[in-house]
Amino acid sequence: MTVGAFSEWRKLPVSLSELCINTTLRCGQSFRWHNVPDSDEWRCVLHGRLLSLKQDPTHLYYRTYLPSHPPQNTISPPPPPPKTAAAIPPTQQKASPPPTDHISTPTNDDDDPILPLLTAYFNLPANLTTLYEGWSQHDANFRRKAPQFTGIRILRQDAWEALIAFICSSNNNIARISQMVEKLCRRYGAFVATVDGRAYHDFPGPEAMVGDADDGEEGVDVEATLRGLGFGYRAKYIGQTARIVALEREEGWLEGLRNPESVALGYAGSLGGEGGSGDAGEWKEEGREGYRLAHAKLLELQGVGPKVADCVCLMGLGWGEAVPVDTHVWQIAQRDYKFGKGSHKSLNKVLYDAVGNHFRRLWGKEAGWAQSVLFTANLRTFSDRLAATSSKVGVKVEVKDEEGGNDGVEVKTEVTTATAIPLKRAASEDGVKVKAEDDTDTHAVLQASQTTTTRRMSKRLRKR
DNA sequence: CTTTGACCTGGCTGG
DNA sequence: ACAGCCAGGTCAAAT
Repeated sequence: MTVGAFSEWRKLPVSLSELCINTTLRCGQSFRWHNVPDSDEWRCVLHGRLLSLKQDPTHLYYRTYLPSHPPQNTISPPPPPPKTAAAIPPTQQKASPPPTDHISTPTNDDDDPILPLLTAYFNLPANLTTLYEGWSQHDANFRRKAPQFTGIRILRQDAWEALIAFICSSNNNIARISQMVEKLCRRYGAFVATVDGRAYHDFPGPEAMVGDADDGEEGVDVEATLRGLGFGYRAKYIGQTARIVALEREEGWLEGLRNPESVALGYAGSLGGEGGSGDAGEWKEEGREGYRLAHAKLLELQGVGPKVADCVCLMGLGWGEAVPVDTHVWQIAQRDYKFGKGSHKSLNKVLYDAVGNHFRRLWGKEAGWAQSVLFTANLRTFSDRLAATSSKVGVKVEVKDEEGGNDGVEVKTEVTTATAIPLKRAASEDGVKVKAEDDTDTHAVLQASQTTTTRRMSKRLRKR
């Protein structure tokens, strides 16, 4: 078996407050990035290339995998042998950035096609620090939470990939969504490379998921195949949506719904802007025309409701004002922004729009970006950062009792162990990264922000 | 129109 | 260890 090799690392100056990949890549935007075990390296196939990323406080490091032979465009190769030899020398696998003499800074973009790709994917021209400042200025709740969740950017993902991934996300958890997307790529996506015993595939286009009724081969029915892969009822939605997009819509239909200020590749965005190439329309509280139109068109697809449509608008089509209102954002709206106190308790269409409008009014044109910060803060996987903070300051956390029966009764709970437990467990589970010394608080918080382990937390600590 | 259920599956949680 | 709950919703039928 022939193997390729990674290019040398290149680096790009980026601070952790402008981009934190360890948060951004696992906060439920993309479900495809793979954290190489026992390292801080992340890998994913983007536009047919296997990319590898890591980061330190001053730079983003990146490299690409170069196969020894051009990748075949065949579908679903035989599964790789369980333990293929590592394609890179083990000495290169450690966590911290490699020695400086192996890193080059690209001098011109011509010999480095990856840089523009990353610039677009991470929306790098947008100045996140400035955006955070703006949101903090207008919103005390954001100001309180954001310091523990810096560097969270909206990714500019492929719109089709975002569409399928978020159809998978309905009534589902992030761990399983990631598994499903991986299975989808393995079954329908082009094989790119096998590295360290793991096969990497590109995300398949809609035409690859249409199925072929003509040849009587078994497994050609997309819905049946996906059900076999554990997709549940989403299998039908994906099959139908792929068929609609591939057969009933003209070529480039989905891309055509994109924010014209956010061109597909090569950045021309308004966000930090070297001047947009198109006019995205007049700003309104309910969002610009183009966004409303894109949202409406997406709703015509199967398995796409308002929330999924907003995810695609925000992360796949460059509409920064799209605010997906899911259970988390609804919780946030109720808990921190006084929504749902009156007669209505459930999230209907009117309330869905009202929540979005409220956040657009509060946060402005990139409300969806701000939403993702608070959304992340509300995820179980990350909530210990808030627990650590509150106990550090020595506050008592008020917990509203949501269990049945005693409506309106507030139970006050003192959190006494927040700092000790989560961070100590981080140390033991990660082994390498965190030493259980008497870290200063800021040090501890930084490490918490860098750990990749998912920890469990008592229900008591979770609520807030 | 708004309001309910049903819907697949497996990770996560608590007793 | 092991049920039962729940997870970044959506659809369709019924009220």
